[in-house]
Amino acid sequence: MGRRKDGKAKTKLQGQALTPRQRMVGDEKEGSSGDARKKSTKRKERTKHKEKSERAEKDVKKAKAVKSKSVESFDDDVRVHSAVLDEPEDGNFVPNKRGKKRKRQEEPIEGPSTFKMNNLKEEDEASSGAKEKSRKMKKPKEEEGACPVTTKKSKEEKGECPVTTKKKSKEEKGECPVTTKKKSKEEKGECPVTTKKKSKEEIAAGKALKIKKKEEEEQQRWRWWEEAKYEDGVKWKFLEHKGPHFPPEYQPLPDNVHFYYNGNIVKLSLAAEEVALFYAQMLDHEYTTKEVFRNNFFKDWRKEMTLEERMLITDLSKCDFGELHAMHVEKVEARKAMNKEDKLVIKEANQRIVDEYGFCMLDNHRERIGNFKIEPPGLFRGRGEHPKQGYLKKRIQPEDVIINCGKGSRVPEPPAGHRWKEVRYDNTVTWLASWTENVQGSCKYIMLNPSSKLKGEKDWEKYEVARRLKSCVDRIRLQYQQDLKSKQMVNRQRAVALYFIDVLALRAGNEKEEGETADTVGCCSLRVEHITLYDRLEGSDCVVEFDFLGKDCIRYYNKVPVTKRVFKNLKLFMENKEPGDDLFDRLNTGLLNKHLSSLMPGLTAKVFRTYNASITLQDVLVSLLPGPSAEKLLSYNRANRAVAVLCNHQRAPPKTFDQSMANLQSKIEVRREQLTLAKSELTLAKKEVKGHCSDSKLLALVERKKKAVQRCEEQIMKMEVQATDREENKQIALGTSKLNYLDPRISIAWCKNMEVPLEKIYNKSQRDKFAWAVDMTQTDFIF
DNA sequence: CTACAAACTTAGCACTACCCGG
DNA sequence: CCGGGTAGTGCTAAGTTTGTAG
Repeated sequence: MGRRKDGKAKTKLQGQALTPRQRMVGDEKEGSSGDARKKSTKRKERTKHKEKSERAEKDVKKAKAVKSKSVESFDDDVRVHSAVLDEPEDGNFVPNKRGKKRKRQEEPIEGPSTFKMNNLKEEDEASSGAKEKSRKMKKPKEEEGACPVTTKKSKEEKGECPVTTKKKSKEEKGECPVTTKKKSKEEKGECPVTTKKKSKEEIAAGKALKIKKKEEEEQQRWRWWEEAKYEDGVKWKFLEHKGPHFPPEYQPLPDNVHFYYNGNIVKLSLAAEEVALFYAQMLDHEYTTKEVFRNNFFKDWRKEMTLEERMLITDLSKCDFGELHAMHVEKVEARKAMNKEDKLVIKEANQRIVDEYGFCMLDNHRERIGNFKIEPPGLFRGRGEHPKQGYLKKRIQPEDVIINCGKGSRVPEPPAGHRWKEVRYDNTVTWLASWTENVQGSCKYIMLNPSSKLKGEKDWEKYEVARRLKSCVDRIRLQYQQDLKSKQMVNRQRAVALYFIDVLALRAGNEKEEGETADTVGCCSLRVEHITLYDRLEGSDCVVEFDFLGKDCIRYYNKVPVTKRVFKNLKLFMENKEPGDDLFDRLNTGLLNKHLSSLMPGLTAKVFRTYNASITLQDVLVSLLPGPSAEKLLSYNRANRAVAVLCNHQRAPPKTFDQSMANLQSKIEVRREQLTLAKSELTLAKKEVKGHCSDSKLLALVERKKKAVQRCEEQIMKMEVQATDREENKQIALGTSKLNYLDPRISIAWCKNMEVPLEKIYNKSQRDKFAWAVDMTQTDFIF
């Protein structure tokens, strides 16, 4: 099963039908027919290619201004011509099929001479020059003033952390010292039912309790970042947990709910009935209108049927799930309409499950588990045009589950009457349980919550690697600029790919097995059909237009001016290729990452995203500096948004978006009318005053009218700002970058410097996740 | 090596809990 | 007090990278 991605005969990108969301629904129009898509069979109509250029380019504003990185400065002398850069080995340079990579010749050199903004990092890198394998990052700790520490197990006593000033942080993070009145607002989290009637004492007591709780929590917190790290691959020394929580068994339909086939009631077997219900529950969803989904569902459903059922039920369109669907809807309604007590009962029951299964003991500390529940069965919901959508995701039994825990810990009990597939004691991995999922055959894991040490440490390390990149990024950019002129095709392709990854923050782009997943690409897997070159476009030279579906079938659309050298290389790469051919036919992510790690230990393609995201945040925050307090947050959000745009983090506009936007507009309209009214009243009043000289009453009236006008204007202004803000955010998701790409220390330091309470930026779970950063970050932190 | 599998991060969507203005 | 609207959270799919077998 070659997982090659190969010549993709299919051409997806279609014309203007794009929804604003631009989630391209690949039009299935015949395109995919060819399974014979060896790169060799490239006879695709290249017209598609053409089509693309006509595409309306409304979309995403994506300013994405090409960052003015140093790289731009080179300009070429590209003498190129194909002839020159033939690969020695296979003489011709015509794009060969997914080139088997060849020896990537050595390169690293790079004198120590280069130096960058941050030369203090230099040493770091010099030492790394010795390409020692250890990609592990040693200890970020000393690197920036954070705690060098090494107190081995001294968890509880935060008291003596070597780093000065540390204790301060405690109350700082606890609650916002700055705003006093705001307080209750922020922490709705733990706000108990405050019947405003309560006496002052009670309120005060409640507050005190809250504070105490917080302090306690802080006290409990495992300050793992102050501890020494374990030796190489060891992730933990002790691990004990209760195993995963299983979803409830299937409850058969009540007797009064029927499934009909061809108009007749059919009593289904339990297994078939369960699957039928999965489908019935999705009837309101767009999925069930898709051919692929329906077919896949039907195929898998029939597998669950008894022989007779299978004989009888041969046509999905003759199935009537109406009553099942109605029952489901009713249940949902009922749940919504439940009274407070019942809801509370349910809530408590859930809480008990969390208490029992939601935590584990890891090296003497109680840690939250992320997903302690086994995924319930259902129909597979792949994103985009997923070829497997609708397949049955089977119910997982204990017999499918592997448990991982500490030697000498209490091994979790399997549910009564069951056994685990296996129990192992592997402390070089971080998962507590795993199973193989049947639709794609991949592993699923139960792992810890982001606030845990295991996740936090990794996260911290990630940002430290990105910071190391900062210190040698200039050198690396220089390097790939040079490589653009390389004699070897591979190197040129690698250089261009790297340029994209660096400048546009594209993902690496692994190859994918065809037919197994939706047709999406990243940098290395770009195909000719995904870009269009313009010698001149909209006032810029050498513009590349990108249009492809990336992760999660999110469309990436961007027009970017590139350097001449890159442009010429692209032309070269595209020569004699069909739209469905790989743009970088000699390159893959393995090759690319291998090269990167030789440039800097630990460097991989995705580090560029982290680095560019974080550095962008930092830069934008600086550039947006001051402003009144209310606007600080706005600035932060803008900076955050800039990153989200860079990383192409999109979201579907909320379903209610248009509606609520309209509401807002009409509100504005109302205000406008009020404003005109108020204005005319004002002029009227003024006239009166003129008539009767100075009547104090009239003067007061005028004043009042003035105020009214002013108020209206202010409110209109405010709403309009809100409207544009919302509009701008319509398709942009800020959360992903905040959670995964932005070094929290940048934000925390900013908060401290700006005197903005951290709560304004991070909610509770985010503060927990970034506890390490909250604790160690000083105002002078620089990424 | 290459191909595949395992392990772990990153991703958007659905739902729900809660807030706020009318 | 109600309902619209949104932030928070859970869920799990979809990526990347590393590890390993052949």
